[in-house]
Amino acid sequence: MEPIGSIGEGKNVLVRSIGEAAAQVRGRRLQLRLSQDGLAQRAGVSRKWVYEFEAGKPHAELGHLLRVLDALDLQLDVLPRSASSASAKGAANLDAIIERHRDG
Amino acid sequence: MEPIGSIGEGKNVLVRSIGEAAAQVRGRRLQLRLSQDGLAQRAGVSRKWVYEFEAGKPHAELGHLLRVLDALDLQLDVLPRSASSASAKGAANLDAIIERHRDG
DNA sequence: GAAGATAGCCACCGATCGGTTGCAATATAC
DNA sequence: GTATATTGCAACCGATCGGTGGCTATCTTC
Repeated sequence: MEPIGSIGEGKNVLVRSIGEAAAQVRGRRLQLRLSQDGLAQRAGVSRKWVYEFEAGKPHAELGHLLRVLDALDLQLDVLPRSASSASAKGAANLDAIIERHRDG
Repeated sequence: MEPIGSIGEGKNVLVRSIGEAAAQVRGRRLQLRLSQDGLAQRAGVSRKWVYEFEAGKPHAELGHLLRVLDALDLQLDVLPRSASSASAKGAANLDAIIERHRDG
């Protein structure tokens, strides 16, 4: 019944928006039984940052997020859309489409 | 033998630092034959942001990165560290360690 | 009920982000 | 040679990020 998905099982979780990243951070933090302050100290950011990020503040600095994720033993992946786990047929297709569009 | 990894093949690429994310963005943009300006317009950010991000500016707003990745048909994943493709034994272990630390 | 930990939230304020504008260098095409 | 597209970079400047400190409410524990 998890709305976005729980990290603990080792599944990778798509992050479309900051709110989803925030949910991942909060869920993982609680899972690890860390307080906002504890996480903040681990990550080298302020408690305010953790609180505001989890609260869904629309703007956040990428560097801070990376540090927080690191403190939560999480990592970030960049991958082609519509190529969740298998091959990147979709992305390859898109490339071709765009290229054709540009060339004529 | 790719130092960071090319996106085109459909592989997910770990992003440890902003610089690595920057490399992904730039590589993908060139792959799609987009100019900085074109990408900026697609993503709704300024060309300056694209240029500075690709140049490795240490601070960047997460929301902008998400929009740019979207414009590049890329997505972001959050997943447990040291659990790249298999189960999350490492993360589960960390959980236990932390829990023991806190309880005892 | 007192003490401690946690979380939400506020004001203050320096640092800096990000958009805009402009310009020079380079490459390509005409 | 001229025109166009692209990129790196600078200055200006309003917006806001993020840290610090503090306050309150809640919960647990003794």
